[in-house]
Amino acid sequence: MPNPLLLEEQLCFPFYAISREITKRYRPLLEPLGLTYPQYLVMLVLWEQDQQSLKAVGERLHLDSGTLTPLLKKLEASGLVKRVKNPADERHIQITLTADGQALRNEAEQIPLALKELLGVSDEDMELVKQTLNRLTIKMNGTD
Amino acid sequence: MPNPLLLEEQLCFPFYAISREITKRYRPLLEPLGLTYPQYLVMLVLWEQDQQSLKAVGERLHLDSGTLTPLLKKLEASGLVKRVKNPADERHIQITLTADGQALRNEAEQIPLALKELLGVSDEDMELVKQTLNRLTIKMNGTD
DNA sequence: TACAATTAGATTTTATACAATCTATATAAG
DNA sequence: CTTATATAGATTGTATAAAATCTAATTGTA
Repeated sequence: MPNPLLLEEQLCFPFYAISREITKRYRPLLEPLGLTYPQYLVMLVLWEQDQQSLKAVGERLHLDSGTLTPLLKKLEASGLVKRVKNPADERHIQITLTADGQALRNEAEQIPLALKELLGVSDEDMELVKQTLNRLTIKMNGTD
Repeated sequence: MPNPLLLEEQLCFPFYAISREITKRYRPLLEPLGLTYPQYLVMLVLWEQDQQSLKAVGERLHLDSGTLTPLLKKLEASGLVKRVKNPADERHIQITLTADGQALRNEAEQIPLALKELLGVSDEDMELVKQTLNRLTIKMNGTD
């Protein structure tokens, strides 16, 4: 058994490094839209389904209110979303897309393809990685 | 072609989510050592090879001085490393392990196994993921 | 030797992450 | 109806990330 503390032996490190690398490559694509990467993820969730509670968005992205509250306020300040209390249960905040937020979707539509080019990863590799990660996610969630 | 903006279609998201999930699972293991996850990575690099410049550590972890300087100062405040200027070239800072820093290695040695248990991922999956990610990293670096 | 260009770190600024705590609201039990 | 409990967000504090800028030190070159 080789030294278990070697950086290259750690499962963790590639995820950490690649995740930051991907975020970095998104930056120039997202900057013209005025979005950061986590903000883009929130918009993806809202473009799929408008009018969701903060909690619902957080569950989708595995982010808590401490992260989402300031992030959503920034999106609100950018005029992309509105935050309104649900009259039925005032503890819930409904996040809604503004007209600008909805319109931004058209510009965003080119991002996935542009990123794929930037990463230079083939469709087969993309598929392999996706499947491997899904498999891992399922395994990991099983031990929650 | 399905909607390219679906969260589940993005290659990026699993990396982002799993990376944070792994960091979260490290936390209870690293807390007894008084380390955060990025601090642990720095220590791994130094345990492999003591006495490195900030730049060398940064290259290994893909982190720049803006991230490493405060992080190393924290490790220095914890008494695990020393930061001394290289007399040969005063622009270089040598990062050196203290006796405490070296001693901590013994306690850290159990971490990788403990994490593997926590993640509940089989050796085969671990190997598959590692290979897939290495493959992806190589491809991605090719387009730098 | 001057002096422009590099280089290594530090600093500043902006933006996450997330644990811990707080607040307001809603719900359930008696 | 009231109190205990639970829940959704907000807030606070600590710790990364990374771009942009700054400073000090070094190096190449005329």
